[in-house]
Amino acid sequence: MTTIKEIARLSGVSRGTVDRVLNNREGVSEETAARVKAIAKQLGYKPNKAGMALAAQKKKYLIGIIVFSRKNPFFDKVIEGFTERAEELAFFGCEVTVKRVAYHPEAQLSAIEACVEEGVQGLIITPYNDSKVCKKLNSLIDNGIPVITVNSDAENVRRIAYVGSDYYNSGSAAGALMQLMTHDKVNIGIILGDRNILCHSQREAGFRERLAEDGRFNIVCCEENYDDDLKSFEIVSNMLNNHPEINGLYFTAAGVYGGCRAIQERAIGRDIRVITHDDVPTTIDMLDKGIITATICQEPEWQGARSLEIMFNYLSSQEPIDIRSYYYAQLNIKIRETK
Amino acid sequence: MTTIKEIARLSGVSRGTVDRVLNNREGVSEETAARVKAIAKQLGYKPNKAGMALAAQKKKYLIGIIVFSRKNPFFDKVIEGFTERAEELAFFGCEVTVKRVAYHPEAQLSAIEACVEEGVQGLIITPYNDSKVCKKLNSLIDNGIPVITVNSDAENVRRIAYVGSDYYNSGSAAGALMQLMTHDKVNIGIILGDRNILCHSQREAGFRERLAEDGRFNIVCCEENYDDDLKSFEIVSNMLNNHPEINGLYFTAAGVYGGCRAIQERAIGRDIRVITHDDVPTTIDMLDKGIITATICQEPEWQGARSLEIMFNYLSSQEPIDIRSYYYAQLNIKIRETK
DNA sequence: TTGTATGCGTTATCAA
DNA sequence: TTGATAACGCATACAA
Repeated sequence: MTTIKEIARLSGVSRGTVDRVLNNREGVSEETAARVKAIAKQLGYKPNKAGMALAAQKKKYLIGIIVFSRKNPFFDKVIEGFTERAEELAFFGCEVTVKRVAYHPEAQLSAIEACVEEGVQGLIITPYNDSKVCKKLNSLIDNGIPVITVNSDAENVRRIAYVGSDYYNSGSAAGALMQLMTHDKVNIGIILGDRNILCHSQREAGFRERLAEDGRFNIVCCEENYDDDLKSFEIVSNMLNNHPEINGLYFTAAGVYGGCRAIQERAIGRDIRVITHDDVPTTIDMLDKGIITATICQEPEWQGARSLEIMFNYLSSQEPIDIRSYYYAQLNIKIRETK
Repeated sequence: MTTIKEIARLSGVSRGTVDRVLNNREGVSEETAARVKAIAKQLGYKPNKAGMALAAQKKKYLIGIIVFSRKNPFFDKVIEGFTERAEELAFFGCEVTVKRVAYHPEAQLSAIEACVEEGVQGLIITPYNDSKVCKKLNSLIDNGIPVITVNSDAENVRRIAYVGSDYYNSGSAAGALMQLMTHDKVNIGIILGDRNILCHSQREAGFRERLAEDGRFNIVCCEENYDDDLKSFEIVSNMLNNHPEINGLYFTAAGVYGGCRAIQERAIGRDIRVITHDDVPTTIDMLDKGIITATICQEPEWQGARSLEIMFNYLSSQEPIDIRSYYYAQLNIKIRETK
């Protein structure tokens, strides 16, 4: 294994100089730098992570993450992936602070403020789509605190990257699945989360567009449940009562449990294909009970882990690294038998 | 952060002694050991990985993996996951040797022998189900070289763990998917890999059993392709010619590409549901072309990574750790829109 | 512009 | 049975 010491010996300079050259610090003559670089390259020098880690323990990078509260258990998994990766990065000097707040702009604003006061050097957030929040995020960015959006993106925020799923695609996949799992005429009800939330409407668009090409499908109604289970129960109950022809339901977002309870009670004996997203415990339960036909998952643990990884690399790399703007999660379809 | 140095200071002994106590080395008086242990526990001592890594670089653990050859690109992904994890573990002193051999007992036997000669301390293998191979593996185990089976298990081999998918379940999932994606009467053709390979026949059993409960399904034929694309082309061609009523095909194993080529050529205008396993490039291609309806994947990268991780933990842990006997991969369903 | 010295936490070796 | 010390590879403060 090639070490700095080795390179120093071969190029006839000290370890300090080699360090300066390899980490692009200043104060080295061009010729020395060139010689050292050449030798390092020739030997295929790779810095030893253990050594780096050990030396990096004095530094610390504090990274904050803000996602929505426990009322939405999807984020449990995001945080799980995040925390796991945080433990791995801990010995490179990575520290984290996790905030879970209500689905409300004010709550987010104060969480952001709290992160800043704790001194975070980078912020990962599932942003509430609100102009005050966006403005606040941009002001952080102006003050040198980079931002990564996770699971949900924000327009006009100059974040370095978005990590999450491609919502249009996932809606489209839901449509494709509905096609594969039905035959003849299908009458569909859509249960939206919130039309004002970009990702919910993107899923709806993907789903609709996919089915628009197919004459078998007729979308008979579309309602918002605002991610609330009680509201969802009510909406779906009404849908099923008012539209006895419905034999397909698509939930673009949360509130799945409430909706499924309505199906259990109001659709006895009816054969309805139900497609949802994610696999929170209540969804798994309804999959088990045969109420949900299939659910499309989006690697929540990966989203948490990957966003932290990107942020940490960004903060700890000396030279600018290239970062993509979008990191999309894989979509995994689950049915009762593969949950 | 609690360090050995800190514990040494507080318990009034040297770092060397603390190290001896915490790593269960001998040569420490009971009372000293007890005191040190108590203090370490009280402070919640966790060894620092960076420090361990740095000190562990002189040691080395050589771990071998033997899987099947490039003719089966599924194993590319297993090796990918394996290699990636190997890089992470490299700075804990983990070295690996990878062997890819033909689907043949003799080839496996000589690969095992080669590993032993290289001095591996642990072996990970996708075993060919053959008595000579099993005997050989057991003799390694008797000589203190632990074995983990990956992707495919071997009966009567005293391996410490199996990492792979639950084949009966995945066949059953394929059956469930076939149910969801069809209606009315369905006539099925099954393309097996090799009846003598346990996992292929397990998938078949899971699939059959699942559909047996459902009067809609009739399995009209079942042939072996021995994982060969040409043979597979021939079999499927004949199936489609001899059974114009077939409208569902299930591939339990490889040879998917050859079979799909036959579908392309011999089933023009017929509407056939095709369910396969894994997502090798040719399968993705056929998914794209609309020949394959859905494919059930089994986290090959995870299998490679996890098996190495278990083996490394086993080898490097001082005290015996508890290891489960079975580590099952998650099943992920993919359709064209989610590939 | 360059070199030297020191420390990060753990482990191993040698001396007591 | 214990203690002292060196070593792993890297980073950096300080000296030259």
